[in-house]
Amino acid sequence: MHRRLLLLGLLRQHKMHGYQLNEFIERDLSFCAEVKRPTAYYLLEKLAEAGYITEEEEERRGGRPPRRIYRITPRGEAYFLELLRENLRTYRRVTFPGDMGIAFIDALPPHEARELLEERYAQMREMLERIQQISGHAGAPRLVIEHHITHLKAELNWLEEVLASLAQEEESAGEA
Amino acid sequence: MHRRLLLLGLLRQHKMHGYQLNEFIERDLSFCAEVKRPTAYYLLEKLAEAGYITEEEEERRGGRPPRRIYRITPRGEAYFLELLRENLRTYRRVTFPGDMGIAFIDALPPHEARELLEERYAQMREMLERIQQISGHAGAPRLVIEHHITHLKAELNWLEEVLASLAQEEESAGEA
DNA sequence: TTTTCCATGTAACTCGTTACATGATTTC
DNA sequence: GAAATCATGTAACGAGTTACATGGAAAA
Repeated sequence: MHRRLLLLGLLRQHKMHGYQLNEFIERDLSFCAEVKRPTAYYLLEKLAEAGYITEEEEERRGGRPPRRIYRITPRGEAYFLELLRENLRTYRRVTFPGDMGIAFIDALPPHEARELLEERYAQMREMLERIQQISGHAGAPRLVIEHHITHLKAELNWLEEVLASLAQEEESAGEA
Repeated sequence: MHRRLLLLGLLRQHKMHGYQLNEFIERDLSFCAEVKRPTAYYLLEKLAEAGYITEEEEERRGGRPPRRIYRITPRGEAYFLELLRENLRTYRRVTFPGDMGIAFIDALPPHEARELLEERYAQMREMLERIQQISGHAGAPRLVIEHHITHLKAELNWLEEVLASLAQEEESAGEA
């Protein structure tokens, strides 16, 4: 449902065609939204069938496929608000696939585990920097960026503690 | 892949049948792992086909279906380590469906948005408390619990800021 | 001249979930 | 006597992704 919410929310701001919509999502929202192109086209079709948006063909010069311009309808606006309320109201639990590795971390010698997690750590830092750079960027909603920054900082903190405890294990193993 | 990692990781510790495996996951790991029963059965079948685990039927008194006891094989052990290394090494980005609502929060009057988010906030607190209570619990891996606690606290902090900024908007709207 | 951009769409597939089905045994 | 427990399995569905297909126009 959050993908529909996204599409409706964007169409509420401007009429757009699918390609445009997808470009915007990829360029400006890829850090927080996952909607692949075929999915977007598919959902637009569904939303149009349901009467939440209208589809208007705009002929293009050259043999190009005509653009299909989508606009939100009053019913779509109502639906958008419904989805929005539902989304704001409910907390959806996150699961971290990366936790499975942590759960079985003892299966590896501490120094190897540390090396591997160090790689993960570097990727997380990179991600944090990339997100911090979006900050000025128009289009990307400020609160969401801040959310991701908060989140990533917490993740980094936690991983640092894990790494520290691994380092300690290594030490005490070295003594023995 | 992280589901396979989980199953192999558990079978590495004890031989088990599917029902037992599923019970353990639901009871002790539901806070961090999502594997539904049919999925578990399905994956066990696949892992057995691939030779990573062996299947042994144990007849049961009464008309009950025989238990299928699974044990990890040496190849399975190697595969487990492969998956484990891969899992530890790579950071997988998280997306929050709840961010979509935040992105369009201005579509609602601040007081309504605040009320809705207040509900979300309550659910998050509940979740945090539930996880803090697992802490003593055997079976659930300590680091993963701590991860979730860290995560949830960061989420709560961030939401508190959002709520505060909404409260401010309400105030300045009240003045006008 | 080759690559990239525009703009759509479809088909096949993966992964996972829900819902349904079975059947004896123990517990309330 | 009804309900929960044990223990499996299958079928249908849903959501989303990847990969494939088209075809001219503009840019390199």
